[in-house]
Amino acid sequence: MVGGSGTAGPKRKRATIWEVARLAGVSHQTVSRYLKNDGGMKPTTKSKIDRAIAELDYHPNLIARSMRTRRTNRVAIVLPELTNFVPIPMLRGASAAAYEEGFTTDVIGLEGGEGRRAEGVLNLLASGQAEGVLSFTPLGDLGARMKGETAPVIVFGEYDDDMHSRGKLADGRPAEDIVRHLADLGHRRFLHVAGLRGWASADNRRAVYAEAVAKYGLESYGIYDGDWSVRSGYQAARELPADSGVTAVLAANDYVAIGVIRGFQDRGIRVPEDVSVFGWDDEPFGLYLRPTLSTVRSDGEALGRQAMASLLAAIRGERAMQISESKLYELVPRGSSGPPPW
Amino acid sequence: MVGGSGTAGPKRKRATIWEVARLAGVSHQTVSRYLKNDGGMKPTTKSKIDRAIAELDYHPNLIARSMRTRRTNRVAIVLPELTNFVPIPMLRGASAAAYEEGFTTDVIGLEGGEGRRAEGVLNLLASGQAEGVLSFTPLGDLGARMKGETAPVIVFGEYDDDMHSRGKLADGRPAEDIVRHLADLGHRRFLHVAGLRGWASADNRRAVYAEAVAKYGLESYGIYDGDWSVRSGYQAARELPADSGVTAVLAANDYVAIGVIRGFQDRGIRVPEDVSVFGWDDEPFGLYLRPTLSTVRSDGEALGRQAMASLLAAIRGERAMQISESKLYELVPRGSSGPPPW
DNA sequence: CCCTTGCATGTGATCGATCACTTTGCTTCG
DNA sequence: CGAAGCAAAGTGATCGATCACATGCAAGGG
Repeated sequence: MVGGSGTAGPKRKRATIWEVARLAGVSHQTVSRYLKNDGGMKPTTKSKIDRAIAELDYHPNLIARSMRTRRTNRVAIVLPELTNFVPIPMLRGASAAAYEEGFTTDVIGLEGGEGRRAEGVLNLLASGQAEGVLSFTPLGDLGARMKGETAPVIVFGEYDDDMHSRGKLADGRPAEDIVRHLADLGHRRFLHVAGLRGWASADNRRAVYAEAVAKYGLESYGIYDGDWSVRSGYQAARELPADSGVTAVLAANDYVAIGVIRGFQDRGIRVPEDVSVFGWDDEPFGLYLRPTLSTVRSDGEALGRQAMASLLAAIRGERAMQISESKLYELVPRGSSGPPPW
Repeated sequence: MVGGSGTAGPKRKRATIWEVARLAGVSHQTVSRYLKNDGGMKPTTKSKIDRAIAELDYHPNLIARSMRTRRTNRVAIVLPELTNFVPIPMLRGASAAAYEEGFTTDVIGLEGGEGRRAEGVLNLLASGQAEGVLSFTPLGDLGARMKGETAPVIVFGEYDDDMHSRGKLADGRPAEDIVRHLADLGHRRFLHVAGLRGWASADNRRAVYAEAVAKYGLESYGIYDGDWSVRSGYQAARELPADSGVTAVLAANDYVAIGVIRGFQDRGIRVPEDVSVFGWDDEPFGLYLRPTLSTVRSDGEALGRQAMASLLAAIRGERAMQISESKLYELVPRGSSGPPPW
């Protein structure tokens, strides 16, 4: 399992700024300036340092730099504990955004319950390792326990005081689009199989769903308290009374939708002929199921980038730029939805 | 989107070891000893320091410590660029194992192609930020470019010189179990839809598949060069000649299997009546598809732990303990496989 | 011709810990 | 009683960078 390890040499000690300076015939401070690219340096000096750095294969010691500057250029990303809910594209977007700004990311919180996770975050901040935290999972009472910390913490999907300006519950918005779309097809009575309570995205979708049903004068049979899992979708479908009158189901994500569809099928209820089902996330397999899965495509990478951008802005004490919301989501109706049976 | 940020106070400066020492009435070195838990300290001294630390809310500055000890207690985990192939349970296992040994993990490489990824890894090592690298994706020519580095790099699924002792191609082994299982049911002619070349796990499964077919005196129609995606499975099934004689397909993973099944279904070929299909990974949705998906359950978390354990051992210059292989995989035949049509 | 001005560069202090070595203080035993 | 022996605690150097400030040197003004 071990791949290549350095086979070379006598454990050459890493060169320091002093050695570069000596070889280039300048002072350490001049080398430091060179590294910071201060501008204002005689070209001859510059090239001497250039050569010395190349010859010694010098790389700045980032630890030492951090120590002096008191900046670590590291942010922590907190992921949820449960297997299936890790939003990889978001993670990738967030990570890339951080990387582009010269930050490295520390992914933590994959272990332990919510309490321990909060503990870990606190430690990370307290020990000065991270300049900020981006969490993709609820942190519980962390807020209350951070009295002393000044580093920003952002929980994905939760909003700051500025929320009005960008639309509250933004990442639940497409729930309204789904409801409207289904209502246009003739559906009147809905069910929502929600994600785990406490998750901003679940709570947002839940809220927007309820809002939308009211807004368009429709009926909601209810909201099933799911947990993002395939199983919870299956159970919701199995437990729905035969006389519920529901003809359209909004599932919290594509996995839940799979469960819902299978649950109906096992009861002899056809999808989409008898009931329409919408998923969320446009997982790549949705196109290959029978029926193909109606869903919401979200630009997870962009969402991740945006979340990280907010965090980095907060770290710098600035305000984050907003990406136009309209580009982030797109309704993708496919085979699992259609007109109601009548 | 911004959650709580510290609302408290005048940006209280973090306490140092000196302040603790002064408050406790001892020297800084004594406090350092306390932190290292050297043993051998008068209980009275200990409790004085205890109190001082609590009062000042002191947390050691890990950067400063790293600088002096020249140990960062950080390892890098390199993830693949493509969306679907991130082995979350492995990531979790690896991360947890690192955490338990006092290491933090730096997740990188989510951006850029293979070249840039290798670049990133090199930077990380060169700047002294990471003590080792665990990659879940091939690193290409990285090995050649690490001439000077002494930090260990482990690529998941690739083996060191010690491979004989634990069974070469270990993580492809279950492919043989699948073949044997299907042969016992009466199948004689197989197809393997492989994962992306270059990936150790894909290559291992490929090799073990070929070996097994030969070993049991069976026939392989061939190996389809897939890329882990649902689509590649679909294409493989669509492109299979009607007279291929294949009655059993081994897919590289569950997603590929979904594609294969749908591909057959779209041609009017029934699964499992006409063709048996096996997936790999036991994704949670497999139980809810029609037909339910035959697959291989692997203990991803344990695999991740083991990989990280190897890395940590390498960092310490030790040899890693091996987990018994038998516990890591389990064949799970379900609805998508059965006897051949005759 | 001297002094100001500004750019390029050098000197020494500093970040917060640990390391290597020294000192203090108490036991113990010949 | 004195010195060895040992545990506990202290002193100063050090890791590798940046920061704050000082200095050298050439150009320009009075």
